[in-house]
Order: sequence, then structure tokens, then C-alpha cells
Amino acid sequence: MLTLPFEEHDMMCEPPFGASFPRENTGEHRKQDMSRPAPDDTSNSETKETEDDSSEREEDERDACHDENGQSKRRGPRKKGDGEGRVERVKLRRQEANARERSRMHGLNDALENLRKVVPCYSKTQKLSKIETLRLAKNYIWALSETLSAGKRPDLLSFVQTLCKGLSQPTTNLVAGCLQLNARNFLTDHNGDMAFSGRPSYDVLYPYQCSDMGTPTGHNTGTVESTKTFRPYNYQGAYDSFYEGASPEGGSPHFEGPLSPAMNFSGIFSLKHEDPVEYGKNCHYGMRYCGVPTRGALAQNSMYRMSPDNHFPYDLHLRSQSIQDEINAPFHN
DNA sequence: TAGGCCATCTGGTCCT
DNA sequence: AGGACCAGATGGCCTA
Repeated sequence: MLTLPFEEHDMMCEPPFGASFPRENTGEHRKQDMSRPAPDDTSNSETKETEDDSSEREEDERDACHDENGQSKRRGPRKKGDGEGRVERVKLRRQEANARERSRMHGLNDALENLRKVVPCYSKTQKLSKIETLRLAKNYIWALSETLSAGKRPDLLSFVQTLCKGLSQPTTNLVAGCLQLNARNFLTDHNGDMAFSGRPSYDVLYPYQCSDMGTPTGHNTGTVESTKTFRPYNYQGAYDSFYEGASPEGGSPHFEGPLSPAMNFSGIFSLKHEDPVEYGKNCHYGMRYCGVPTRGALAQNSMYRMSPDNHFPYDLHLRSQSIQDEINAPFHN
């Protein structure tokens, strides 16, 4: 059963046996196919082979099978009619199989895209790679499981360290950027384990101005676009959102805005989302110096904000003093 | 230009 | 027999 329409294709130009067979002769045809994943490309008239061409080629290939004496290696009568019909059926089945395979892979990619939306670092403009998406999702699940089993709020750093475990450097930077933390603090050691490097330097403490929600200064391996579009993690000290979260399947958020992390980090986590515009306004995530004009407004809403008198290593200041104390505790000890 | 990522084609294998 | 799934090969695109 076909799930997608299919068109004539040049696939039969391929060598008859095995994808590993050298394809020097098919390179030009393949170039045109590769230019666009859409199945319609297969209808390209320049690459399309007629049935007659195909049959003739098969005949040529048969004739080409000669021994050193020029004698054909093929024995017996040729069933030309049946052969053509069979070739046609084989060709048709191959086209159908290709269409199904494309459809299957598209479904797989759709699922992966949905997964991207529910892991902490999501952007329409700069997507995580497939492998990184899977790794981050695994880490995310692991981190959430740890949180649940511990039965208490985790500290931000250990959570992010778990989140970034095994991720590539660029992805670590992106995730760190989403969380408004510096990637250096989450770098893996030589064994692949996370290693916290200690108190960050000044540029880590004050990596950027409030107007920019991007990746921390000096660690932006992403594009300029990414620094504008990644919305930071929301480390929010509130359990109440936990049961409000939409299911990843049914409530998968769709942000038309620049970006959206899929969750709040709140000790307990949820998929609750805020207006993307508000993310830009609120400067929720500390690690940024929030400008004076917005500071007053931020005082009520920001999870973290710069504060000259607090002792948190990142100079983060929590809205809730109790939460702040809890998170700061490990660093005071 | 090399390397990473991706989409697609392809043949093999398993299952219904 | 035919569909689903898988892995290898290939070439295009993008970025450092």
C-alpha cells in the first residue's frame, strides 16, 4: 500500500546489486535527486528513464557478460517479454519502497521535531542535530528522574551538568546559553564526566547586557541568529506549575515567537510556558545585567537578578529568599 | 577545504 | 508477496 505518490525516478540507473557498489556512473543523476528531498524531484525529465531505456540497458548488461572468447555467459533463451514485465514490476516496487521509506523517515523526523520542542533548548531557527536532540532528551529524562527520586529541588548547577553530560561543545554552549550560564562551568572532563570549574570569572558573571538573551559572551558558537532566538531556561522556584504542565504529546508547545524552552526549571519541572514576549522583557534568568530602565519592573518578576550584596557565585538573586538560600547553601559550604 | 549533518536511495532481513 | 525496518553508501549544504 502506498502512502505517498511516487514518480518516475532514475533509481534504476543504480547498479543492480548493492548500495555499496561504486556509483561513478550515477553521480550526475544523484545530484539532481539530492537537491531536494521532495518526492517530486523524481519526476525530473532529465533524469527520467523510459521503460524502453531501462530494458535496453538491461539487455546491454546481459550482452556485456561475455567470457574471454566473446561468448555470452548467459545460457538459454531470453524471455524478453517476461523480462521486461518483471523489470517493470521490480522498478515499480522499488519506487514504491522508496516513497514509503521517505514517508517513514519524514515521520521519524516529525517525531524528532516534537522531541526537540519538549527538551530544554528549542529554537526554530537553529535546531539541535538529531543525535544531540536524543542525547539531550536522555539527559533531561535522567535529570528529571533524579529530581523526582530525590524528592527535593535540585540545585541549578547539578541539574545543568546532568543536562549537558555527553553533549558536544556547541550544544553545551547552546544549552548553557538557554540557561544563561556559562558553558565553561559544564564542560566535561576527559572521562566525559561533568566538571564544575568553580567560581566563574567576571565575564561569566556579567556576560551580557539585558537586551540580549543570547549565549554567554565568548562562548557563542552559534550564529548571531541563535543568540537572538534562544530563550533561556526558566529556573523558577515554584512547585505549583508541576501539575499544570501539558503533556509532551498533546501539549507540545508551539511558539511562533523566536524561541522556547520547553519547560520551567523549578525544582519540579513543567511544560508550562509563558508568553515569549515576556521572556524578552523579564530577564528571568540572571547571569545578565538587567538595565536600569527595566530593573524596577523586573524586581517583581525576575527569578534572578543582579544584586551587589548577595553571595551566590553567579550573583544571582532570587525572588524568594528561602529559595535563594536553598540554592546558595551548597556554595556557602 | 574538511568535517558534520542531512535526505535519499538501496538491498537485506524479518514479519504478517 | 509485500510492507516495515535497518544500515550502508552517496552527494548536497553549511560552517569553521
